[in-house]
Amino acid sequence: MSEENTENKQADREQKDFIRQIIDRHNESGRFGGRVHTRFPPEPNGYLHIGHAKSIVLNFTIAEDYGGKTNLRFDDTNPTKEEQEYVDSIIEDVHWLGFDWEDRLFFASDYFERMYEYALQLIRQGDAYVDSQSAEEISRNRRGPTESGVVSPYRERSVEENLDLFKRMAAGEFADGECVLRAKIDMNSPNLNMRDPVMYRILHKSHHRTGDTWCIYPMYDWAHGLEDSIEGITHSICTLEFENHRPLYDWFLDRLGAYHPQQIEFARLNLSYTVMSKRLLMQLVQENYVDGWDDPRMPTISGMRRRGYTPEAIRAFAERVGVSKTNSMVALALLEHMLREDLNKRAIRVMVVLDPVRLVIENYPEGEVEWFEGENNPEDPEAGGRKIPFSRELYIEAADFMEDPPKKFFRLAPGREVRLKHAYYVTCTGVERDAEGNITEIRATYDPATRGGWSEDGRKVKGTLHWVSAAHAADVQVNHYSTLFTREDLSDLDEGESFFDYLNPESKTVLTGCKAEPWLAETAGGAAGAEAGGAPSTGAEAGAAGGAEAQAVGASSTGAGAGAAARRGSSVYESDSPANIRYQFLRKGYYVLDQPVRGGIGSGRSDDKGKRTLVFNQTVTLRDTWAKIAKKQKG
RNA sequence: UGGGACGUAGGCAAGCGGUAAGCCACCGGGUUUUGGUCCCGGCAUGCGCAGGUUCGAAUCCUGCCGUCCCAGCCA
Repeated sequence: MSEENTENKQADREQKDFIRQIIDRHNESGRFGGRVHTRFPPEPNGYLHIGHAKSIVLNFTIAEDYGGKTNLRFDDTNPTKEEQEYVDSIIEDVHWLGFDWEDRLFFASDYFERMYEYALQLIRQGDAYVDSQSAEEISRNRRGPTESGVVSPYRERSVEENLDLFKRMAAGEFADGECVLRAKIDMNSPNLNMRDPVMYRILHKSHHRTGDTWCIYPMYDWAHGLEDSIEGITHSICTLEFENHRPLYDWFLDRLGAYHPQQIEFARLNLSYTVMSKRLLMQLVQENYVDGWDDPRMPTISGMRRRGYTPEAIRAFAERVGVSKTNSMVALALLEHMLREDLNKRAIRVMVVLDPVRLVIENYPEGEVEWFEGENNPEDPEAGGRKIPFSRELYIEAADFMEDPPKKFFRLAPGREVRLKHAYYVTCTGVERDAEGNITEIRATYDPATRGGWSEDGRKVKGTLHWVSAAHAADVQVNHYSTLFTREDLSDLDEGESFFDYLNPESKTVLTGCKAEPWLAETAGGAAGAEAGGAPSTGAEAGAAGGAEAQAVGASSTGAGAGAAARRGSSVYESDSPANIRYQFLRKGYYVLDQPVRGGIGSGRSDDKGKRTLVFNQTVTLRDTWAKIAKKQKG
């Protein structure tokens, strides 16, 4: 390690989060012999979301920082809620985020036998008993915060009777709810969790891994510390609501005389305009408010992946928000900032006209086509370039033209000159209208001396527009998204209000008939075709749009530029697929080819002639200063 | 009215008795063939409130106030 690095480490020391400071203290005292071993312990009862990502990043990076290890462990102690589908998705998501647990994939259910033995030990020690009260009685007798609890009439059963009863519970001699195993702690504790918590309940339900081997299942408080202990975890990091459970965590391990990790609690992530509760996300999916767990509007890892988020952006975000014990809500804007920061470096720039209007260059020869070179990424010269066809009839963005422009609008308007990116300066000469007076096309002339998009006479233009040659354009579908909810803070709803009162009816907008430069259809179409497996070759599409010439040139430049870019664009954590290329639609935003879990990449939607249309998802918009100015001018 | 925790800028968050880091947002300006990126500057006489200790307090003490969590055979 260089001296500079050492100094940086020293400097960083001051900035460490409170968890790392605790670990430092442990390392100084030698409590865990300098060892650091964390775990990420999801319950497989739903898909992972951005809040889990914070925890995943925390646990794995802490281990990395200290040269330790992290286990992936499924806390599958409740067969009524857990399913294999969720374990599969969780494994995929943690991997996608870029973390590796090597051979340390564990399941709480693998420890059921040992937990059972430990329970026997507690019973023998007189620290646990079988309670035959009903669930309702147990709950009632626990009483509330202001009064002490009432002890169970079964609390003083003999060790022998408890042993017998518990074994018969496990043997299936009782029906669900007939009795439970409880820890004998303190019915007068001000901490309700210590009032003889339930350790085992009877559940005659098949488990996704252990099948029908067990009909008693351990409760969280009993199981979790044992799982950590068995795996030799040093720091068991969890969220704030478990703070009240720590005395229990400690009590069990102390009574058992078992290896004892340190539980540490931190504040979970809350994000503005979104909701993180599994219950609600589940409801959104099941009641079809969204198109599944991987709907690009969902805060799930799979949804964000489909939306075009990169693992790097999510990880950078998780590290940037910090770790503390303060309940807080992070601005969505910060997530989007980290996203743009990453995407700006890697996205391939292409021109796509989302809301097209025809632009006719009156003095440009009919039938002539010029091919301009476009850089794929100004942030990365190695990304190469591509050829873009230019002709007499183009499409430009409808919003880039105004007949009666306000102040500070420096795009196209009658008599105004602007630059067409990579091509020429053009001056607007007028518009054509239909019978209703709607503009059907914009007319302009170009200056042949500005070839390439700049002028030797030093003349400046204020606006630069993106465009697509009409004859070469490929039709694509583009999905725009905004927040699922219209309310910033969903945690402070008033009595009688529901999350659904704040569902955003405009969270998804489908744009059809968008016009893309042929190169995009060529590369993305190829990716979609390849990934979809057996889908019709996209060559036909490109050919239909741009003709043989476009196809040939597009293909050759693909080999040079896009291939290399694609390799960089896909992170080391992703498959090296061209379908993972992130695009920047110039002046608009970042986009990615739609890749639903089911249905094939690019969605492969067909029109009535059976031609496939590529579908892109908007990941995030570019910062739009003009929109801000325009808004200010209006109001 | 019990217990556990937390209050530093609009949002996060450092700070650990020596005179308020950083990031986002926002506001100015510069560069620019993306109104993007990038660069420069501004943004807490103040740390929930009130007392106290001290030469000196966001940091220590006392008392208030506010917010969150806990009464599942969920995790």
